[in-house]
This record gives sequence, structure tokens and C-alpha cells, in this order.
Amino acid sequence: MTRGVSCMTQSGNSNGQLRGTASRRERERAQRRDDILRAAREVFFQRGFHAVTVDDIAVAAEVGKGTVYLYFNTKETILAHLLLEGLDRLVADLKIAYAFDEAWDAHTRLHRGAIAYLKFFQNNPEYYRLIMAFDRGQFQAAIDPAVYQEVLTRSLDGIEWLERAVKQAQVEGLITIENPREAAGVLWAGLNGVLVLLSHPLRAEIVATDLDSLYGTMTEVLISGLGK
Amino acid sequence: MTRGVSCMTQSGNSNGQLRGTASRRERERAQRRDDILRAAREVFFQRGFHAVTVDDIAVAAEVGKGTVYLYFNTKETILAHLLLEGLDRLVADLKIAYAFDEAWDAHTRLHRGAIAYLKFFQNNPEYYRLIMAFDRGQFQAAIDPAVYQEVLTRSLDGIEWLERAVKQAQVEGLITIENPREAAGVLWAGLNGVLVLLSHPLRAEIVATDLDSLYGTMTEVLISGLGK
Amino acid sequence: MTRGVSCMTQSGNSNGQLRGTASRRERERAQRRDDILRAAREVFFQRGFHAVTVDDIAVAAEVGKGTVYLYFNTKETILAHLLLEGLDRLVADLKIAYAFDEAWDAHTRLHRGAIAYLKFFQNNPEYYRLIMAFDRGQFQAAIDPAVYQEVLTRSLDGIEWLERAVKQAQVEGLITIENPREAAGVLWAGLNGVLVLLSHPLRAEIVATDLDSLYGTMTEVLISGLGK
Amino acid sequence: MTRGVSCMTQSGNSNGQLRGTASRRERERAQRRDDILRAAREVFFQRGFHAVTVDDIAVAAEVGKGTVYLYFNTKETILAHLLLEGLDRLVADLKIAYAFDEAWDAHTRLHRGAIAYLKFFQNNPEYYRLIMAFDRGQFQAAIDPAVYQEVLTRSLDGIEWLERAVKQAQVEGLITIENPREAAGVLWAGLNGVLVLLSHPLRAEIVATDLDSLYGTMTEVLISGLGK
DNA sequence: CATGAATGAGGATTCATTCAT
DNA sequence: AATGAATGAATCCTCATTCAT
Repeated sequence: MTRGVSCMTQSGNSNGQLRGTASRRERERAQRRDDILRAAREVFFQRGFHAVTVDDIAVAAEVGKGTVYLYFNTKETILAHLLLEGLDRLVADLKIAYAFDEAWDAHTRLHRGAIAYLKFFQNNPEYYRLIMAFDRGQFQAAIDPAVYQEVLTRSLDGIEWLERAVKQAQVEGLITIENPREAAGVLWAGLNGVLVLLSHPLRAEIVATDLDSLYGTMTEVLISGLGK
Repeated sequence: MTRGVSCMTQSGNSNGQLRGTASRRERERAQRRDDILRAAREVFFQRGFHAVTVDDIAVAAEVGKGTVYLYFNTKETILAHLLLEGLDRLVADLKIAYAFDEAWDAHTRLHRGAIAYLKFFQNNPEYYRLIMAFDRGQFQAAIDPAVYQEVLTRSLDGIEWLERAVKQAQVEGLITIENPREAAGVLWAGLNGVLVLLSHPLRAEIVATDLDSLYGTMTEVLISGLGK
Repeated sequence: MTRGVSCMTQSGNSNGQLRGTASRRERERAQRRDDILRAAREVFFQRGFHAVTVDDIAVAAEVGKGTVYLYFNTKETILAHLLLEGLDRLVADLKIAYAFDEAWDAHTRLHRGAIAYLKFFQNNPEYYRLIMAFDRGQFQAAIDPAVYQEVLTRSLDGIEWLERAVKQAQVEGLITIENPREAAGVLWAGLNGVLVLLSHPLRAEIVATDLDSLYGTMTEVLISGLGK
Repeated sequence: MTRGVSCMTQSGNSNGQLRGTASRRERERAQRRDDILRAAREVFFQRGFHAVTVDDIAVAAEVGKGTVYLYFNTKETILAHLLLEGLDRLVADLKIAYAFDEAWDAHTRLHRGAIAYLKFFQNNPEYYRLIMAFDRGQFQAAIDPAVYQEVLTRSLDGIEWLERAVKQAQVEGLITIENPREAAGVLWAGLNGVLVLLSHPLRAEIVATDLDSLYGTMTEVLISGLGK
């Protein structure tokens, strides 16, 4: 819902229905674009960025190689759009989870946020890896600065919602630590730390613990610890 | 003699003096090997795995390109040995920090371990990134299974020391959570989560908090939370 | 009507007014064609044949890319027409200069021709380069044979006027060499040789002489030498 | 003779015989290099720079594609070396022709120089075209500045010898024009102008004159004209 | 043991041209 | 007539690895 709009490079045709040949052209363009992104998603997620050639994407999308370049300037750009896609999904999930228009208590809200993050990780492991790996290596250099900004902005949304929930928890006396940004950082770092550890086959083997269990424990430990 | 030893960076050569031409040959081999690893360390850490060619390494090591292949089968293998090197350092640091032959209380021991991990991260950011990035991407496939085992073994050392400290903390009543492995997992995940978050430029920007401060808070929160 | 006419840049359209929709269509076609040629002239002269894409031309002409191919079969054809355009201009300039309907003496006529050639070179350096470079490289193969013929025909006009002036000079005793075609060849080769040398940055640097001066000297030397 | 030495990138081993494996390596390298240059000469001269791929050169040289890049950084570099090769030959021919250690009169010397230039053109038409085309188009940008300098230097040799002969002609009263550089420019421009004209199929057709004849006439006309 | 010359598979990107609308 | 989306052939260059000396 949100994703489609926010990722569209051109358009901005928010008026829903379009009519005439111009609109059909535009719809076809959007369709092609989505075809290519879907194809890229498949092959990137399956075989990894480096192992995939632009030809592979073109074949999977059933278009010519040149067509891919008609919609995306570089291979990296395609990956960047998948990254944004993933971030969109995550942000959307978190928005629903935090639901600041609902009258929940802080404990419920924090739990819902934590659960939503875990679910996102479990349902979209490739997107999660993409988001976490972003900016590592020489990838960052090849990326449109606008995309970087976009990633930053969206990520800030997530952390700000968390911070807002933390403030509520402070009001309710659940959390006693002063600095809300630091408390939010601890929560994010702790929960994400579990995902990072267990998303890695080798480290998962070392920890030898069930993800749900460890994540749950971490949630309790953090909330408990933040409340002194 | 064993491979495990040979990848010690500052190899103690604790068996004293080797004599005769055979020993000189061996010493020269070890020297060459170290030269190459040192060179690889420099260029890999400076420019990244992909940007570096085997030629670069050979030039930096002042040996022929073929010589590099005399000591390491593939480019990936070299990186793997750097990874082991980093792990060696980390394990050595942790061993000193935990110092189970000392009669410290659990709180002190846990703190010392946490501080050692942070120091390692701050003093060897490239080694840390290498360790964390291990197994991501196409790297894992190209790696010698023996190295994988080695990494697993060493890492287990670290987690077992942590677990041992946790058990001591349970005995002393500092930690009330039942499963010591889970408690150790929470500690590792939490502390490492801070490092992961702040080792990433973009996320560091988002969190906008000082590393030492956040890491310290996390330590307190975790210990406090694990003690109910 | 004939292709030859259509490539006149400032086409005289000497057949007066065309009327009716048919004529309007035709005028519009001619207009589009000129738009494209004008655009091609700009971009080719500014950035060179190879650096320019058909898309660049289309954008500069403010037409669709397909439209370009409606008027010219290949990218090379467009260049060929620019070449003819340049040749048209040169021939027109020479015609005015030689002005065989005027009662000038041979010396004046030869001088006027020489000056006109120099002025063309100075006022239209890109056209001059185009004319001189013609047939070099792989360009010749991609060219319409009709264009080749056209170039040949026009060029012959020029040399024939020169020859006619030479014959007048023989009559007047200014030139004593027997074969008028050879004398004309010497004049053309000599004057053109100066332009070739000085139109080339590196060789201009080597010769280190002012164009006007060298050209003037050459003119005198040739006429003088041809008169024994 | 001169050429080989002056074009060698490395080496400078002017001591003739080399011994030992190091020298053999070096000789083999030089041999490979020459193989590639010879192959490039063939295919470039036959099909033109743009029509030739690096693969074509590799195949013709019977080496791998990578090997070509071991000796020359870019395709343009190869052409540049062919250009220098041609220039070397020309300069060598001119040196022999002018032979300033001989006690010839100016007329003889000028004639010998002119003839040598003509012979070079006739024996090495492709080299001549290469030299004349140099610096046109985008080629100049891709070239090593050192090569440009080299071309400049060599070319200056040629023009200086011509100038020296002109000065002798002034002393002997054969040439009365004041500025020797200008007189040399006229001679070079005139003779080269004939070659340019007749090296071009279309213009040769227009002029319709025998090269030897026109060149000879030009020589006489110029010398005669320069002497008043 | 040491070397470094040789290899050639591999891949991103461009662009002239076509053709359905 | 006009358009511009789609195509895919074409090409330069890199670099890990091998192997003869």
C-alpha cells in the first residue's frame, strides 16, 4: 500500500484511475518496472547480489537486457530499490504494531513493536539481511544519495516510534532510565542483537537456543532492566 | 606445527630454538607466510576484499604472485586466515579478561568480559567486521570446511567462558534466570547488538548516541534485567 | 524536388508558392527535416560523430527518436547530408568568388578564389573538417552511393572553375605550365595543404606560423612558380 | 634500426648481447610485444581502428586476450605505438635523405628530402594515414601525454631539417624569401598537400592526375616560386 | 622453492534500429 | 505521420589461477 507509492521514481499519479493512451502507457511502464523488480527480488534473494548478472534478471523478467537499463541505471540501483521496498514493509508493519491512535498501555505497545520486528525478520529474512547489510562494502559508493537519504528517513521513523513508546513507558513508570533516546537505543540494539546472532548459521549454532525463546527472554530482560 | 598454531599472529614459538637446515627452512616458510598475511591484512583492511587483487597482496608482501598461491590456495583462504587471526586475538583478550584463575566475584568478571569485548571492537574494528561479516554472501562457499570448524571451536570457547561466568553469577545470586546458556545468549546478543548498531555509519547516525555510553547502559540493563 | 536540391541548407524554393494541403504537408516535412539537420549539426559539430547518439539528435530536434529514422535511414546518412550541406556552401562561395560573368583579369580571379577558400575554412571549420575527413575510416562503407556521386559532382565544379581560371591565366601569360589540370591540381593541393597543416593542432604547433601569412605566401609562391 | 630502440618502453639495453635467464626473459617479452604490435599493424591497417576488436588482435598475435593487456594498457595505446613506429620510420628516412654530413648543394638536398617524403608515402600509405589522422576525433584524449610529446618532438626534427636545408638554399641564392620557417612551412604544406589530395580516393579521382607527376611539378613550382 | 608470464571466462553497459500503437 | 519502448549484439577490460622455467 504505502510501498508502491513511495518507491515510484516517476509518476506521483495519486489520483487512482487514469484514462487514455497516456495513462495506459504509464501503467504499462509501471508494470514492466514491477516485473523487473520482482525478477530481481527472486534472483538476488536466491543467489546473492554478486552471483547474479543483469542478464539473469532480464531473463527472469522476460525482457531484453537493454530494457532493464531502461528502468534502472545500474545493477546497484535495482538492489537499492529492493532495500527500500523491504524498509517500506518493515516501517508499515511497525506503524500498524505501534498504532499510536490506540489507547494501549506502554507495556503492550513495546511488546507489539518487538513482536512486529521479530515477525518481519521471520517472514522476510532476505529483506532483513538486505537492510542490515546495506552500506557495507563498496555498495554505498554506487548508490544514489537520494536513496541513502530515504533509508535514513524511514529508519528514523522506526526509531522515533520506539522512542515515543519509551516515553509513554516513562510516564507510566515502566522505564526509569532518563534519556529516552538511549533507552530506545538499548531496546533496538538488544532485540536486533538477537536477530543478528541467530540470522547467522554459525552463530546460531554456537548459541544453540531457539529464536523465539531468546527473543522473548531478551524482551523481558530489557524492559525489566530499563525499569531498574 | 598444527594449523591452529600457525595462524597465531604473534606466534609464541614456545618450543624454543629449532636447529639445522630443516628448521631454518621451516622458519623461513613461516616468515614468508606471515609476510603474506601481513600484506593481505594491510590491503584488505584498507581497501576491502573485492577491491584487492592477489597481485596487490603479492606486491605488498614483496613476493611473486605464484608464491602467494604456494601458501594459500585461494584469495578467500587468505581472508579466512585473517578471520581466524582476529578470532585468536579476541579469544586471547577474553581469556585474559575472564581470568578464571582469579578469585573475582561474578559482577567483576562479567564486567571485565564486557569491557574486553568493547575494547576489542574499538581496537580492531576491521577484525570485528570480518568476524561479523563471515559467512555472509558468497564467501562461505569458497571456504575450507576446516576453517569453519576452527571458527566454530574458538567461538564456542568465548561463549563457554561467558556461560561459566553466568553460572558463577547464578551461584552468587546476581542472575536469577534458570538456563545459563540462554542468559549467556542474552548477554552476548545484547552487547554485540550495540556494537553492530554503532559499527554501521547509517545506524550510528540514527541512534545518535555515544558508543561507550550506550554499551555501558546496555551492560547495566542486561545484568539488572537478568537478576529480575 | 530532387535530392540534390533538398540538401541546400538555405533552400531557395525558387518554384514560388506551393498551395493546398499537399503543399503544406510537404512544407512541414521539409521543416521537420531541417529541424533534424540543424540539431544534428549542433551536436555533431560540438561533440563529434561518435560521441553523439541518435537520441541526442532527437532530443535536440525536439522530435521522437523514431521520427529521425523517418527522414534519415542511418546515423551516417545524417552526417553525409551535413557534408553535402558544407560542400554546397563552399561551392556557392567559390561561384561568387570566381564570378566568371565578371571581366576580371586572371590574377584577380585566382586571388579571389584562393581568398574564398580560406574564408570558408575560417568561417566553417567544422564543415571543412567534415569535407576533408570524408571517406576516412569506416564511414565510406555506410554511405549511400548517391551521396558519393553528389560529392564527386560538386567537387568537380570547384576544380573546373579553378581550371578555367588557370586557362585564363595561361592566355594572359601569368601561368606558363602546359597542362591546366595539373596546374589547377598544384594550386588546390598547395593551398589546401596549408589549411590541412594548420587545421591540425599538433602540426600548427610545429609549423608555428600564422595561417593568413602562410596562406598568403603560398598563394604568391604558387602563382609565381607556375609562371616559371 | 633507430625505431626499435626508441619505441621500447622498458629496457634500454643498448649493450647488444644479453646473457643469462634474465636476459632471455627480457628478449621473450620484447618478442611477444613485437608479435602483438605486428598483429595489430595487420588488422588495424586492413580493417581500421574501430572495426578491430582487441580479441582480433589477440587472435592474430596468437596470444590470449589478457596477454595483450599485459603489454598495452588500452587499445588506443597500441595504435599510438604504431603511430610512433611510423613516425620513426619517416624520420629515419628523412635523416638519410637530408644527410647533412654530405656536401650536397641545396637543390639536391631539398629534392632528396622531397623524394624521401614521397617514397615514404608510397611505401607506407597506412603509416602515412595514421600520422595524418593522429589527434583527430576522440583519439587524442585516450592517449598518453608522453606519446603526444614524442610525436611532437619527432615531427619537429623533420621540420628542422627542412628548415636547415632552406637556410642553405638561401645562402646559395636558390631561395630568396626571408623567413626560413615560413619557407619550410610552404614546402611542407605544398608537398604534403599533394599527398593528402591524392591519398584520398575521391579527391584523387577529381584531380585525375598522376601522383608522381603532380608531386614533381609541385616540387619545381615551390622551389621556383620561393626563388622569386 | 620461487617466479611472473599467460590465460580466457566473465560482465556491466551502450546504442542503433525496429515496430506496435 | 509520429512516437518511444524494447531489443540484444557488441566490446573493452579485469583478475584469479595455472604452470613452465
